[in-house]
Amino acid sequence: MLDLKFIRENADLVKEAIKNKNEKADIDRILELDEAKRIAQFNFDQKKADQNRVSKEIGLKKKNKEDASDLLAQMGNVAQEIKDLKNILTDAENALNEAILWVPNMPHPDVPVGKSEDDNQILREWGTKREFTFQALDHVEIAEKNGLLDLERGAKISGSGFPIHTGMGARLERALINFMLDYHLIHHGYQEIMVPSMVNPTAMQGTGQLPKLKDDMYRISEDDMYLIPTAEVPITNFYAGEILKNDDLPKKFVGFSNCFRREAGSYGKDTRGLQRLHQFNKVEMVRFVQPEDSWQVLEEMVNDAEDILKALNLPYRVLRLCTGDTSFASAMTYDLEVWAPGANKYLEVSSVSNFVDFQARRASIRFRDNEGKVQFVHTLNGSGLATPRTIIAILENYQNEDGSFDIPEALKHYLPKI
RNA sequence: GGAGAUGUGUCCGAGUGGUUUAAGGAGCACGGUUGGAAACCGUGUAUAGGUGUAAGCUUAUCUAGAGUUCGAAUCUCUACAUCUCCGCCA
Repeated sequence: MLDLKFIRENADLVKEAIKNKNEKADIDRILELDEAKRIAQFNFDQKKADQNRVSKEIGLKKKNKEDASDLLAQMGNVAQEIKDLKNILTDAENALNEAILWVPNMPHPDVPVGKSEDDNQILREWGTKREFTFQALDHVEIAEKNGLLDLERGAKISGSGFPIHTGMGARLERALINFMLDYHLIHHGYQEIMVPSMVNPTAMQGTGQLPKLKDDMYRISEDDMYLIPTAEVPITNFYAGEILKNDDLPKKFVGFSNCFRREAGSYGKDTRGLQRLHQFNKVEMVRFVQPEDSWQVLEEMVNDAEDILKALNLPYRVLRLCTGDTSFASAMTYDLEVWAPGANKYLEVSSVSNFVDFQARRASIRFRDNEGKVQFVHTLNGSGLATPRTIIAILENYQNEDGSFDIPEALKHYLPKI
């Protein structure tokens, strides 16, 4: 979330950011709630200070065996008054806290203003798109010929969007996950972490999924828990509510998890094969850094994600998302899109974002700097990578005329001959 | 799932209703001492809100929430977490 003081002093800037991000938060209402809360706070504080003072006197008199009945009588209604003022204050706080949770992060000035994905900036492209001497198949056809997927039985057991990987398909999925994790550990110096797939509402609020994305997530109502849409949630919340030492930073974690998304509102879009799923696998990088380092680290993380595609020799491009496409909590996001010749389009396989102090404020992740001052950390995360579309790209780019496909050199070690 | 115990600051730990404004210790930081260090001595050592140019004043927070009371770390209730035992189980 944003600093209330910042909102107070820069209301117009914040309003513009909300508009550019296609969000709807009402800043004027927040300013009113803020004002009301401060008045309520003042009233409560004053009455409570009175009470504390007189109570102390009563204590003193009783200790000295003096009569305190006049003071006690004087305090007759104060307790009830304080209770009422406290209720007013609590209501004001709750209203303000609830409202501010809907305010998105400010986009960085370098983020292009734009409405939709059409306004995203293409920054660079890597690799050469393969020229096919035959009709390139799409991944569903290749998977079918090689027995890699059983989407029908997945739909039977769970529903559409819950794929079953069979035989070499399952091995390839597992190999890819291990390859990506190892690559980040060995070449990029991350620390591996394995986290729960279900989290409580506080964690979801900490990273910014709640309240806005409530309908996009699977909720276990009996236990009031959510299935994670990304490992970002449990990993970033690892330090929630803590004050880290300066020496603890920076932290770099990489973890694999299942990801669960209801994809509400996108039914019928990109439904073929593995393009858009309710459950998929993803390797996620998360960093906790000092504020002055976060923009450089963002570039580093994009490179970390790119290295995976380079190692797999898959053509891709890098986009900087425009304001309208940049997510609620992010200040700047780069997307990596891999080339899928069978589908004849680019597919998003990674999203790398700098949240600056937005998540750190929500989740209260702070550190004590060199001067002993407590500051919010900056958090960043990026996919490194999501497996389904990477699998699509591998199958389509490495396919042969007879319908078989080759294994990328980098994965061979992970797929011993059986 | 059942029974019991426990939850205090960075850590250990005292605190069963009122100068607790959380003792004491350790750690850490700074200063003194020293050729340098250890030991020793001194000082400091939470977070958030309100107010103020500032010093300061003030409010909240002893796992969380609710209650009793003029007054709660302390009493009551609920939730959560940890530990022990029993049951079940990969």
